[in-house]
Amino acid sequence: MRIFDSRAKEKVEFKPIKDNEVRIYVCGPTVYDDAHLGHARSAIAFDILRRTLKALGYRVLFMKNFTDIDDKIIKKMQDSGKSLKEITKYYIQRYLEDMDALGVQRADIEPKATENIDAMIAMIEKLLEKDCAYKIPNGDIYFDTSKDEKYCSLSKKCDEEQLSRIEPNPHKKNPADFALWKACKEKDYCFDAPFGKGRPGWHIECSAMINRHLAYHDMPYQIDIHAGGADLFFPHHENEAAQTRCATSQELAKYWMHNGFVTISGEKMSKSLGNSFFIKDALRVYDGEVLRFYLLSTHYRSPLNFNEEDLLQAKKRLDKLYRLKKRIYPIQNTPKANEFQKAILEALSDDLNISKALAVMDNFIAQANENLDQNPKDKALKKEIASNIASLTEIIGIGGKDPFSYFQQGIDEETKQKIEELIQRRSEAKKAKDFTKADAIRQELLDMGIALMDTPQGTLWEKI
RNA sequence: GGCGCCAUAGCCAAGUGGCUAAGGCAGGAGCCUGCAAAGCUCUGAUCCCCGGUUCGAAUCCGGGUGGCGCCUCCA
Repeated sequence: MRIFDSRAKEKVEFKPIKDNEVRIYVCGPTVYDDAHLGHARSAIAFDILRRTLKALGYRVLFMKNFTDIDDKIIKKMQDSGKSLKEITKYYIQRYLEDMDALGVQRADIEPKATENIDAMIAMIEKLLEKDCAYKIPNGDIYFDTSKDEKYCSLSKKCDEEQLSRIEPNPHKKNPADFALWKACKEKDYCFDAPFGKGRPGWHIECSAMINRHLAYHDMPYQIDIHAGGADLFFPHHENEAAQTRCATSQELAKYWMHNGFVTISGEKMSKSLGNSFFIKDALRVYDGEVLRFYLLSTHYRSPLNFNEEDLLQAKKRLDKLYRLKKRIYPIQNTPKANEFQKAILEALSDDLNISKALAVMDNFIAQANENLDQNPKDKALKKEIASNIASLTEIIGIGGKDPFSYFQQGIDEETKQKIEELIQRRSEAKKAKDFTKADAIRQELLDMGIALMDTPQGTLWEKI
């Protein structure tokens, strides 16, 4: 496995810290609003990383956090009159629903910031003790970046001119210093701590939770891979790395991975630009797996410009997989470590080269269709095809649904019955060689958005 | 202003020093079909521009042009 390490800025050979085990931490969402397509893309990208590593034989421990205490949540709390817990519980639930719909596997560990305040306090105390942090007059506690010799070794983005753009604070010792703890203010949401009532800054949670739930404590690195959106590279990840280094004398992660953005009309999707596209809204129109497939079909580090036409193109490609699955119905099988799986894994082993993997898939589909044309009743062949589809489901998370319902998404029972009836009538007309009538019925269905296909298995239909 | 990324056929998208530049969508031709659909086969680009390095570059270097991102909450 080769991955692009953001710190090295190049592809490097992946070697786990210990044996065959891989520990991965992905920065999860701040739960003050519904998740948008950017969250979806990040989640899917690292879901495939996880699945690939598993398929390659690694034991993977995967952790993704929920930031459930933060300025924006507090603002929402103040504006809505709801409790912090009510708000965060609601959005965590909705996030998980979205991820399920997108076929993103649940993390092994899903810690919440508010349930790990003690770990953060312990780490801050350690930093104070080591003189890597200091308190300013209003009670805030800052991390002293000058105490970390390796500050900026991750992002390499910290020359003085850049740091001069950071909002000046006369109490900070260095421009890049950042808040570990924010002293309690009026109408705030606070926790008790030995160094004063307050709440954690944003960066400390990841370091503290990794240290508690996921880290090796007897190795130079705490975890294997730390991943997240490209916007987190600096300052978030730089700061996390610095804290952990100072508090534990270990490096936080051996490898760092960052995914590219989803853009809309070429611009980054973000709340402040008002161009976010919520996953929930997309799911009202498109099947979750279609959305997943679309978002995963561009390499994870490239920007992906969201576009409905491209999404529909992607759907047509996925349709072909499900049509093949229809042809072998109802035969199923489990994944096999055959040439096909090997080729998929080989593609993904090159920094998740999904395009190459999908090209392997397309070739397989074409070959399988041809073989089925020649040997429509070959059960061993069908078993083999089923096994390959199962590999795709396991590694890429596609093709796992029932192929008939995949093509009938969003059609209610009543309509289904009507369709079946019309198909029946058309069959009778065909039998009577009344092709005019048969074609009229087919046209009627087409006007309803239903395409028919006469196959050896009978007349099948798909929603267009 | 600093740092960084990107530019490949109508569209999406791999490839990053060397046989005929993957794959998908759309288009065209054919096979199949009562006709279709689906499926299968065939079919398209010298890689933003200029200069350089090299026996050889889409691929490396320099300079342009265009687009984007980070440096502020952000996947």
